[in-house]
Amino acid sequence: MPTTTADAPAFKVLPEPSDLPEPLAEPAVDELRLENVLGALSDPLRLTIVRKLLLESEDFDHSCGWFGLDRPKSSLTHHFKALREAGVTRQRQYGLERRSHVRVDDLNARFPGLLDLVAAWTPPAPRAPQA
Amino acid sequence: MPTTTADAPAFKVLPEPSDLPEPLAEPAVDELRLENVLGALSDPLRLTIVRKLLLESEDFDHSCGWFGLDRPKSSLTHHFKALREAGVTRQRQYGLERRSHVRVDDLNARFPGLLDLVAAWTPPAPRAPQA
DNA sequence: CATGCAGTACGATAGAAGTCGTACTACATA
DNA sequence: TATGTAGTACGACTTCTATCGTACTGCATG
Repeated sequence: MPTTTADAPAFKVLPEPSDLPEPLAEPAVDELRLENVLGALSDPLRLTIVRKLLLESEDFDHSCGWFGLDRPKSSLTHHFKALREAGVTRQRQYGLERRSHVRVDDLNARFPGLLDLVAAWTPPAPRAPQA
Repeated sequence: MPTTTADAPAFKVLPEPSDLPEPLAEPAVDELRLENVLGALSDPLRLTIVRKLLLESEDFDHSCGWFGLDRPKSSLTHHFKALREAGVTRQRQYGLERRSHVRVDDLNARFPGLLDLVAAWTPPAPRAPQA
């Protein structure tokens, strides 16, 4: 049984220099529930968000705008909150922006392999190519 | 990239002796969608069903009654159908009974590691221990 | 043929979740 | 202070999902 990240795949793990803003309310590692995490990831838009964070993020967190999602702001708030409350992402307030990153260490510790599936995911065919 | 079961963990894989009843309608392997599978597994009752099939099933399929779930029959039909339509389980009609098993090979091929997470899942605390 | 059995189909209901407009807060800066 | 910006809060609406009662099908068997 793996203990923490020894066998985990190599997603970027963000450093936490201790002078960061406090994270917003989120479940602790031992409060993560598989059913909640899977529920949060069962939505294509949220899968897109997490996958993009895993594959394209730099060594810092990203604000909502970075994702380039074509949805009203209030919809995005809804989905980012769902991800954070399920424990998939962590959010911090940086002045105006609320930035997110994936809780890679925590998720690999509790659900090893899960993030690999998300990274390997491909979005559904965008739409029926018109008639 | 693994082709089929080479690196997959050792859940029981049911033999298919070719004189079995036809499976009920289900998505093909290449139609399996991560978001649908995760959605099907984001429910504690369905997680219970799949986990029990993974850990306790014999070399044959199991009818609904085998699970010992304390829910009305029509609720069980609903959940078994959800699992089958997401591609998590396969169901066959054996005379009176409709028996299920997990599509271990298919799921390991498409989403390696996912079933390990289900097998390692523990159900939520049953209920607030009385007042 | 009557009964029992395994399970489905249908339909009603209730709650959860997604979508989004509008109004709002908080900060930066000209 | 006025404007722009990033995002939240609230509320309305709609869609989806879970739950479950009732009625039904199909088979076995006395």
